[in-house]
Order: sequence, then structure tokens, then C-alpha cells
Amino acid sequence: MANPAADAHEPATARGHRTRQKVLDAAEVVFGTRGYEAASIVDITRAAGIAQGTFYLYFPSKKAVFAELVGELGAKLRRTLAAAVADLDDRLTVERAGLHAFLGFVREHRNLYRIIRQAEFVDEALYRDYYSKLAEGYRVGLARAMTEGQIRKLDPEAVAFALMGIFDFLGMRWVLWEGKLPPQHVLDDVFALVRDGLGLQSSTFNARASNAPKRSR
Amino acid sequence: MANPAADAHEPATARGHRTRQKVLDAAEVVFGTRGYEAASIVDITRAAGIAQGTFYLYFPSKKAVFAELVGELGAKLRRTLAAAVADLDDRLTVERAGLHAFLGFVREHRNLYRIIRQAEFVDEALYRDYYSKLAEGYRVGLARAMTEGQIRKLDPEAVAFALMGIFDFLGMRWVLWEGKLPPQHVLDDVFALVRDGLGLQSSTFNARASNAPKRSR
DNA sequence: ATGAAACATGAATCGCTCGTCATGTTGCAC
DNA sequence: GTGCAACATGACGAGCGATTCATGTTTCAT
Repeated sequence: MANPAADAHEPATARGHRTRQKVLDAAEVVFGTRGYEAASIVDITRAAGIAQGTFYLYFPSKKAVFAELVGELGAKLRRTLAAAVADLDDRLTVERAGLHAFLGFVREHRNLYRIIRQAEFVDEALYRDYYSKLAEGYRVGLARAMTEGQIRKLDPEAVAFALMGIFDFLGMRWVLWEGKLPPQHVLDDVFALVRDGLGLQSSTFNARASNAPKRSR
Repeated sequence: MANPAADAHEPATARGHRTRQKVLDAAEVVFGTRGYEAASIVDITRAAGIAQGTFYLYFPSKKAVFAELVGELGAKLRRTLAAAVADLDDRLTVERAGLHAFLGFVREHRNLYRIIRQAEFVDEALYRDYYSKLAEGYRVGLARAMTEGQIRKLDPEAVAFALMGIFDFLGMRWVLWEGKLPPQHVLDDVFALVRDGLGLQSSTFNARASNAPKRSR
């Protein structure tokens, strides 16, 4: 258990590496389209163009490939997001860039994204780990911005999960359901909500608040 | 297909109704804890205290019970939320009450809530239907509040999904992961984010921001 | 070039699940 | 109380999927 890859037989030759990668690539497609439980090892090996037994040369079980895919996805997403906001100073700019990078990532990795959503029922620990790591990075960034007075002081973990929830549902509704990024006005409106929810003040509000609230019904 | 309950053999006696209900209750527990795919018909019938064959007297398949549970859950949640906000005029008050009612519902129906999250991989149509119906009710309420000038004008569907995302992740992080409602300061901070994200004006920002949030760490 | 280790194969095993069915048992209308 | 429809049972067949293994092939360090 010390070495996370200990269970998965590491290839010793170039051919081995190639085959192992074929399995991972095939598993990503098969799990993403059929779902974890519905996917069989045969589905994966057939998609990879190898024999069933070969699978077990590189992975001890179906769950092991799945776990590796989830781990890879998490790392890749965190890298992508970190790179997307690396040079940005202002937190609200970071949020906008992060939202955009996240949705682009989901669009480019729909299978992987569906895999994460299944992890909850395949291996709870894996799933919590994915979100916990993501949230932790997010929390640290938010906390710093709060300290620096860029955004209002709120519980940073609560804000991290709230924002992840927004992103996740946008990804589901537009990217997964419609296969494309949300229309620009949706992105603008959601960002407006985030900006003014997080902002210290609302100088950017349009001051047309003359419309006095009326009672409904 | 015309009658949604056509597939499920309707009981003709009181005993039949009781047995059918035993199956539904058991299925809720088994699906919620083991997960849909991992759950077998035997698991369900054993939990219900009936014979395997009896299951097929009332449901044509595993998926059929699952679908019925999802439908029931959706209806029950929508009823709960509608009741919780029925007498409220102000939209921000509605949002706060809705958040509270939703989290309470999740806490009281953890199994059902986990079932919804699996629906995505069991029957995509079922799953979209659940969220679409929920979002549609939400959208209408938001659109009216926007028309009445209670909250700012944004794309109501985008806002509905964003807010559902927030609620969903709070439910996941605190209710599902920790088994209890989020601490008060988390609710306060999230609501502050929603209020100022949706609010018409920010004149209240500084005043409110200084009293509500207590430092969490 | 060679031989040992690594890799690949796919048929076979084992365990499990779905769904059926022949055989009882119970509820209820009369 | 009788009889029939509804309900309940649990063993069984058919099938499938994860994993193993005996056998063959390829790679590569020497």
C-alpha cells in the first residue's frame, strides 16, 4: 500500500508500457460510455484490442483501473486549473478564468468527467479524495484572497464547495447535456452572481434599483 | 406505456399492497446503501422478508422499482420545498427557507438522495427529468421575482442551476459526508453569498458583512 | 545469436444473478 | 363454509462476468 502503483504491475519493456496505456485508454471510453458496473473486462480488452488475460498483467482488478483513471483525472484537472489562473492576481479574474477552464476541461474530457460522477458508488474514499483535494486548493486560494482583502471574508471551505457546486451543475446542464459550453449570457450572468456574492462592494451594480419590491401573489 | 404504472402489477388486495410497499421500502434501503448495480433482487427480497419470486409479482425488473423510487422522491421533494416557501413573499427569504428545507430533506432521506445521484447511470432520462422538473419550478419562481423587481434580472435558468449546484454540494459535503446539517456559520455565509449575488443593490454590504460571519477557524 | 524474462493468449473455472415456474397458501366474495 | 383468484414460495436453468492458468510468443541484455 505504500506505493500507490504497487498493485498495478508495472511494465518493464516498451511494449508493456504501450499495452498498459491501451488498457487505460480503452477503460476510459468504456467506463465513460457504459458506466462502471455495466462495463465488463471483456468490453475493455476488446476495445483495447488485446486478450482478456492480458488485462490482469497490468491491473489486479476492474476497480484498480478505475481508481487509476480517477486519480489521473483529478491530477490533470488540478494542473489545468492551476495553469489557467497561474498569472492572475485578482481573485475575481481567477474565478472567471477558473470557470472557463473547468468547463473547457469537461467538454474535452466528457468520459473522464462521467467517471468521476460514478466514483461515489464505486469507491467512496476515491470520490471524497477527489473533491477534497480540489476543494482544498480552492480553499487556500480563497482564504488568501480574503486575507488580502480582495474578496469578503466568509468561511472559505463553504465558499469553495458552493462555487464547485455551481461549476459542477453548469458542466452537467450545458456541457454534458448539450455537449457544448454554456451560451455567453449564461456565463456572464453566473459570473455576475459570483462576483457580487464574493465582492467587497458592488460598485459595478447597475443602480437601477428604483423598482420597489412588490408582494408576490 | 400510456399508464406509467402499467408495468408494475397493481395489487388487488390489502395484503398485496402491503407486500408491494415492503418491496419499495427495502429497495430504498438497499439501493441507497449498496448502490443500484451492486444491489441484487435477492438483497431486496431478503431485506423485505419475502421470497425472490414475489418481487416479480409487483415489478417487472430491478429498473422498474428504481424508477418508481426516483419518481416518488422527486415528487416528495418538490412538495416539501413548495410547502416550505408557500407563505413567503420575499424571494431572498424564499431562498433561505428553500435551502434549509432542502438540507433537512436530504438529512431525512439520505438513501433516497443517494439514489438520485445514481440515476444518471441507471436511466439518463429519469435523471434529467428529475432535475429538469426541479429546475423548472425554480426557474419560474426566480423569473417572477425578477419581474417583480425583488432580485436582479439574470437568466433564470442559469441562476436556477447555479443555486441547485450550491445546494447539492452543501448536501453532499455536510449532510452526506458528515451526517448532519452544515454549521450555522456555513449556512450564514452561503446565504450571504446568494443574497448579495442575487440582490438588487449592495448598499447593505458593509453593514451586513460585518455582523453575520463569525470566523470559522 | 541466444536464452531468460517479460508479455500475450483465450479456454476454463467458479460464483453469482436474473427471471421462471410448478406447487402451495391466503383472502375474500358469495 | 366454499371456491376461486390473488398471493407467496424457493428451487432451478440459463447465462454472464471476473479471474486464473497452461501454453505460446516477443523482447532485449548480453
